[in-house]
Amino acid sequence: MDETAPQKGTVTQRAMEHIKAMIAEGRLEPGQRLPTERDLAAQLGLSRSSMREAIRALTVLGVLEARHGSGIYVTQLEAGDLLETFGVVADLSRGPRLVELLEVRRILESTATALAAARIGADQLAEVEKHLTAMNATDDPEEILAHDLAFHREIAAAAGNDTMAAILEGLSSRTFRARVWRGYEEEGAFDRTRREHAAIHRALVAHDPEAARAAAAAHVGEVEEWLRTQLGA
Amino acid sequence: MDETAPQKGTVTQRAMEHIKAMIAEGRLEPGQRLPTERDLAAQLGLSRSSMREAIRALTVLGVLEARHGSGIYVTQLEAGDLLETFGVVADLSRGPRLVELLEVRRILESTATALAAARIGADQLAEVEKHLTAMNATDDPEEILAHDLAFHREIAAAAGNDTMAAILEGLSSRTFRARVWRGYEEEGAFDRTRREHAAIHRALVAHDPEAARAAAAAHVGEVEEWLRTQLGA
DNA sequence: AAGCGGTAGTGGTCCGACCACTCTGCTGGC
DNA sequence: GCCAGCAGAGTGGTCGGACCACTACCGCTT
Repeated sequence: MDETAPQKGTVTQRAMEHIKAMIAEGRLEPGQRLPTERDLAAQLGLSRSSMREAIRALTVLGVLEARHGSGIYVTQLEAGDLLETFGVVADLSRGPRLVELLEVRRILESTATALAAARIGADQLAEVEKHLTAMNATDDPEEILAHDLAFHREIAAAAGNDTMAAILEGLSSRTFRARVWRGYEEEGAFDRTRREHAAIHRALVAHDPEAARAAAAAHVGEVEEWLRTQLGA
Repeated sequence: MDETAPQKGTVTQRAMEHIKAMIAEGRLEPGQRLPTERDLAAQLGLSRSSMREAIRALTVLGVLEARHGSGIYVTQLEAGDLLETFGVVADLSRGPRLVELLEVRRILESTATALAAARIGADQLAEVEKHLTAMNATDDPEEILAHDLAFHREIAAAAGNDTMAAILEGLSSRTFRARVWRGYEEEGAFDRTRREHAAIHRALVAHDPEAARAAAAAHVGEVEEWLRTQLGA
């Protein structure tokens, strides 16, 4: 029998696996409060320093949430919580991988938009329109970008798949778009973007999934192609 | 002027942002070695403990790699490195979100298989066939699962989009599949799985993207539907 | 009963020490 | 001259303790 653990990897990694296992097995429920760092460290037989590293790591992964002065809690483990780190990928990617990311986004966004066309209700449609008009009413690039993001976010939410929406959120992270679109929009692509957004909106109003899919794919594909040529030059 | 940093968030978070920024700005190249923990802590004006938490967090995210006794290095920042954490999402998801994950996988896998049908070469096709025959030649569930994973992994690789392949890898993580497929395969779905894999293979041989897309979508969709009914019961 | 202040307890930070491992360069024998 | 082996310095990994910043709760005052 092994009284002591099998000594695989660092103690911090073992602690992370232990906590993850407790959650996976249902011994820790979403929202539940964990024992204190000091108690946890004592239970697993390691120092508070190492335990803190494990907790910090799980915090950035969106599994745990630490509240200063209160305690450590399991997050709701919703798609948004766990997929927040997806944005890091987008932020640190350069060159060819940006095209790959846009390709993934084109596939998911077109499908999400098609689903949204079939399912979207009046309330959500009103929200989409709000951002569409606000986007067309200003010339401030920052504001345009914000409404552009919200426009697609509303559509993704209307698709009814939170996981997909969270992934798309990461693929459209603010810094990512700012980096890619800066050059794109400078080439006078504002008008084209407006036309494409209008086409997507029309398809949503008509509840026409195929038209929505095509419009969204073309919308992302335009940027994708532009970026491809930029890199090839 | 601010001689000291603007004091936003914890010092550990600031350290993480600092290192990420250094990589994003190109001051740190993939594969490059970082200063020692002690030096980094001194440079950013914080303790080694806090710096270690930041490093550990970035290590978990796949951005850094710590080699005991040698130093800390920036990873190659490839899709596989950064998207490894995607598996955590799959491992900790339950109930309705499993269906959502399968839906995302169906969309990406069908597209990846379609791309593979158009692009796959003789060598990769041989690899796919190897796993297909090996999968049909045994009754050991563990071995079947391993070849099943490799089968789809080869196809994803042949699609030519490393980012998409890395995401699919996370969505097909061993524990995820083991959890879902255990029940599915127990209902005598082995034969159906074999037929579906054969259909995918035929489409690849024929270099028929649309047939490949349909076959892959049906393949994942079968499991998706089964899981949906399981949850509804 | 409501407001308020104090206090115990929590996570956040820092320090210093030691351990385990890697790499390098020197030493010794062949 | 060359190579195996050893020893040292340097690195990340772990530990224990101390103190700070903040939160929550309890009891006191009004």
